[in-house]
Amino acid sequence: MPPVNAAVHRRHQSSASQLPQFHTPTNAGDDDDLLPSTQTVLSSRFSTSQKPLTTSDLSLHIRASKRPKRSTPTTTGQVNIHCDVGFKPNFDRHDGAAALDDGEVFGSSEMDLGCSLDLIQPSMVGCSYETHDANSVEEIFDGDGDFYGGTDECKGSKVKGGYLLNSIESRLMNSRVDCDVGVGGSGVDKESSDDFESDKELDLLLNLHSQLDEEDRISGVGFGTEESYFPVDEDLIQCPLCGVDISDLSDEQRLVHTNDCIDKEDAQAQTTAHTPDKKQASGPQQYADNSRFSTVLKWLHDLGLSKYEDIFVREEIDWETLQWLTDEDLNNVGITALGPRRKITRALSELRKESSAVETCTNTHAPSGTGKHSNNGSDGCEGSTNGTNRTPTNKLITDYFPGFATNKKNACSISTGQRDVGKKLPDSLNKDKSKTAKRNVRNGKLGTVPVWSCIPGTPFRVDAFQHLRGDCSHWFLTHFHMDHYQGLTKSFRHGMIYCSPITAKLVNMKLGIPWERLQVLPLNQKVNIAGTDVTCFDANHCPGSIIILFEPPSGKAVLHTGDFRYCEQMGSLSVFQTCRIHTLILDTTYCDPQYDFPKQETVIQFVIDAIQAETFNPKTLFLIGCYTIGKERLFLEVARVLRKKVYVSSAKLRILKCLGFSAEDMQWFTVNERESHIHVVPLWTLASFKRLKHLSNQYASRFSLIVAFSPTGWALSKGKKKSPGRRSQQGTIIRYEVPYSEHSSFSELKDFVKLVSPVNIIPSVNNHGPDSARAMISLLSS
DNA sequence: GCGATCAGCT
DNA sequence: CACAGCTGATCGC
Repeated sequence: MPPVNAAVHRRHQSSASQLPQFHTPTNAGDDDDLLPSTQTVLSSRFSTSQKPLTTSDLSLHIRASKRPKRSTPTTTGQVNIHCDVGFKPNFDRHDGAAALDDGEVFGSSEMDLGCSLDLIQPSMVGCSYETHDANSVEEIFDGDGDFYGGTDECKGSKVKGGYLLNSIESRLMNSRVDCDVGVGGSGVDKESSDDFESDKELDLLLNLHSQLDEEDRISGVGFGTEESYFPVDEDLIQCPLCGVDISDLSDEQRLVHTNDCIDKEDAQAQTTAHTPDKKQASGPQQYADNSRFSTVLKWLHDLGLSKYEDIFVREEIDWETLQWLTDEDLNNVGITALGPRRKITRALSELRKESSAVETCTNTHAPSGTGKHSNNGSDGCEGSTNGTNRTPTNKLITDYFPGFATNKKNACSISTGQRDVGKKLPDSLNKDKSKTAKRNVRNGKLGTVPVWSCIPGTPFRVDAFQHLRGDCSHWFLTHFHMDHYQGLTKSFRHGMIYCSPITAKLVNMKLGIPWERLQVLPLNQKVNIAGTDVTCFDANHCPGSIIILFEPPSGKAVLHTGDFRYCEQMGSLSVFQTCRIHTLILDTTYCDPQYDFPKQETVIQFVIDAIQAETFNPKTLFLIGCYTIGKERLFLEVARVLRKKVYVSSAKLRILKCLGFSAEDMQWFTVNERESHIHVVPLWTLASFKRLKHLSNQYASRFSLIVAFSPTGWALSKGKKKSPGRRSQQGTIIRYEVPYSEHSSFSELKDFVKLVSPVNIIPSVNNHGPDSARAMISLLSS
């Protein structure tokens, strides 16, 4: 192992001939910490097409423990910092800080920057090193020594699996999921209030589609040709099922036509399928928006409750909305008499039983190029109901992202006094959309259940604790981040919570949810829950985060990514080879080409380099931001590679103990701040220079310089210079916003979608700008 | 007093 | 803008 300060020694030498030599990777799985070339940096770090290291070998390595073969250089010599994707070290400053130039746009062709560290002027060397009150940091961080105010003790964990401890690659490789491809229909597409509808995103998705189709398709499963999605002749509109030209028909007539075709196909399919009559199972078809209440009214009539028709129409309770009504909802909309309410809820209960057995195909396709879209209610119209032989259709981007541009109410929504929640508004009325959405989310009990939290064909909800309802008793939590568990409290009485072992531990520890309510799901192992096969995979997001595959009896598999960062090892999952994913509920946080940030390894290397460049100055305090959980890989790798402990608060340590790190990893954390000049702090601490200044004052006697790293994917967001390692400085405080992301980049999203080849995608995040005119036209025209 | 929720803020 | 929070105010029990 190298001496602790090997890096410092190296910096004062200069000899290209003494460049440290690394072993050439011998297999595809062993080159993950190579410094990738420009061409490969945005592909897999496990790619076998890595360019061999040439001139700019860095004398550090990532994941040393995983890579015993690589000789850790202890030699001295010129150290060229190879900064991929445009990290351009610029060490010619004279204030003791390792400045990093903004100027390099990542993705440029010249990546080997080869900057000699000899340029560094160790102006701070020789500064006295004074100790400081050990408690001050913790006091500053949260006032009581708790990182986030948590006080409960972690009971200790032997939990294995997940982020970091078991590397995702090994676990993914070991996946033994056996995924059965079933048959049948599923009512999938329910529109969310969080629709996905900006022009920009549309373009992205169009591009994404184009790109997908340019690539070799995997035996055609799940995809048609590009033409099938985007007909060359936009004026020619064909029925996606029978191929008849329906250009001259009105939108409504087209719907009727395609639905008729669907019915015919259904009738044929039912002669062979084991499924019962789909139409009966999930209710009559909706033929057009303006008649969508007719089935509900007929249903009411059959129940002898015609006198409530007005209420159902007024509250816009269509057939799908109906399925989700509770007794409370009925009361809210004005059906106050107990008898009728009971009659309705009983009938609904029967309906749900039938629906859970088989979902229906109600989708119809409006033509593209007309600016109008039909109800986009479901998924199954791409072909026959057996799910393998899909008829090429004029598939719309809106078909691919069902919530994209329809005006159909969210099937999961209910009609209450807040039924306008989430409805599409014209741009001019929609300026405050994000805030409105946030409010709605918080007002979960009455608000709309977002489509991304509903798993079609199952009675499951994912990350939907803000929308707790009596009609669901299976609640999945993908990971322990507040925006996903919000609404979950000790008083949770809505059934069972399913999550990973790490998440379960945190939920129990931090939220006080009793273990009786927690069902721990193993990774890479299929379990059956309420008739649906469920398999979890590491999401490579934060510790304990999972991607969940649902295989309902209908046969239409749903993959919910939660929050995830795609890495190519996910491609090794046998499940993606064997199981056809029908619906992909996708983390679209960075679904925009501007977010093409580098691999985590690259950013980690950047931080390591920057810290190393400054280690000559003992009066430098390094701060690394993190969340309650998340970003651990960054500071752990920094500690491991630099062989320096990092300081964490005691509360943070309690959390870290829950995350399944090995003892070897845990040794790099210390709660004694005197032991370290690299401190892990909450991310928001770094958000304002005011806070940093306060910190700086507290440490004035011990540190003369603060270098903070704020790891966030938004470091590359719109309006900011496209420069990884964005640097800002106030006095002796330097802050780098580094594009360390635990969400997938745009290109990774593309890769993932290509891999999964789903029939439908439901975005779980809509964080882009105001609704586009195009989407508005679609919304308002039907 | 406490938990839950929400607005405002970063 | 907002990843994923924090802080303080308010409300009901």
